[in-house]
Order: sequence, then structure tokens, then C-alpha cells
Amino acid sequence: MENDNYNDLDEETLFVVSQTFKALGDPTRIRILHLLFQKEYSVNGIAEALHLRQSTVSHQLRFLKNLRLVKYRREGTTLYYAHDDEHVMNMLKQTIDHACH
Amino acid sequence: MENDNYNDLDEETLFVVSQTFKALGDPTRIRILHLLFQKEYSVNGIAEALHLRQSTVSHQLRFLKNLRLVKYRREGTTLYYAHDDEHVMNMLKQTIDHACH
DNA sequence: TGCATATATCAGTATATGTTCATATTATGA
DNA sequence: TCATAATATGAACATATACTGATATATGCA
Repeated sequence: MENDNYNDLDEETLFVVSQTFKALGDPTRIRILHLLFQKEYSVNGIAEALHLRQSTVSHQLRFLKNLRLVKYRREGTTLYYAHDDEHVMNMLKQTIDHACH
Repeated sequence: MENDNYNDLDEETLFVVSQTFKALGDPTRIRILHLLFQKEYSVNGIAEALHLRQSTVSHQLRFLKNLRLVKYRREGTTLYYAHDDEHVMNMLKQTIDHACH
């Protein structure tokens, strides 16, 4: 469905857009995604790097996974998470740079 | 301060970035900003166009104003609001376009 | 098997958020 | 000064959100 900017936003678009930005609107999720700029991390790796509980990280990763902002690969019992949305990561990077001035 | 990694985000940056995205993470605020793509609107104008209460619009405009995402000019008793952050508006536009597929 | 490790999920709690009604403020013009 | 129109603010409420400890699940290996 095409959407020129002079019309009302349809409900589905509104939902997707708000969910995407909501994902970036939480400090914990920003820190997680910011970590993943560099390289993939295990759940415990993220927890240790950011001083967060394992369950906190796991919950937030599920949130990000549902929006397809991250993906993972398994290695034994360890899951390595990586970012999975270039557009969102670029927005995050730009906004961080923009805020550092 | 236990900031042992130069790649960690400092607290202020984290706050500004999360607030910015949080602003875009609510359907009502998205609709308001989307309206302001076209032209400036009065508070009542926004309320009528989007079928929202005057106080709802006013509250959300204050939120957006605090983040300097909108500005206003006065004409009599009427305040005309307009967008005031090109970077944020561009992100919003891109994400809307991205979600319309 | 049985056990250890890594991760996911559940349920409870505290806090944050968005909307609303009622009321206050501000500017204008008679 | 008063009345009116436009907007802002305050308080209450319901809902959403994030974090936590406890527990469940899944995998690998002896």
C-alpha cells in the first residue's frame, strides 16, 4: 500500500513505526544495540558487558527479535546475537552522533 | 563512575537519544508530527484534524516542544505549531516509507 | 542416563505513560 | 474592565512497561 505524506497514516503503518521507535526509546535496549555495533555477543556476554541481569537481557532481546532488529546463531548452548536491521542501526548511530554535540 | 569502556554511552547521551526516540514511539505524537510535515497547525487545528481532545494535543505538544521537535509562533490567541528538527523529521519520513511496503 | 551450562519464561511489583475532565492562564476586542 | 476564544496546566485514572527472582527448557558431554 502506497502512502503519500498528505494523507492520514493507516493503522498498521502507525503501529509498525511506533513499535520501531519504541524499541529505540529505552536506554537498556539502546545500550544493547550499541554493543552489537561492534560484534555479536552471547546473552551472558551482553549481561556482563552492561552489568545487567541475564533475564533482563533475555527479555529485551526477545523484544528486539520480534521486531527483527536482532538475529542469533546457536553454538552449543550459547546463542550469539547480532543486529539485523541496517536502517534502524543507521538511525541509532546518527542520533547518537547528533546527541554527542 | 564505572565507565571502563570508552565505547560505552555516557548517561546524558543515553538520555537524550532515548527521549528522542521515545517521542517518536507513540502513535499520537507520530500523527501530530506527520500532520506538521505539510504546514503549521494551531492546537485546535490539530485536534480537529486528528479527532483528539484539545488537552491531549496540548500535552503532547509540550512533550515535543521540550525536546525542541516543534516550535510555535503566536497570532492573537492562536498558537501555530510547526516542526523544528529536520533530522528527526527525516527519520520519521524514512521509517514511514520503509513501513509502507 | 545424569549433570552442568546457557538461555527462556513466568509472575509479581514498581514505575512510567497517555488520556481525560476540570480549571487556570493568556491575549483580544467591545 | 469584562467577556470570549485559544491554549496550558493539574490531578486522577487506567494501562503499559521494565526489572527481578524463581523456575523451566534446551543443549552438550561424561
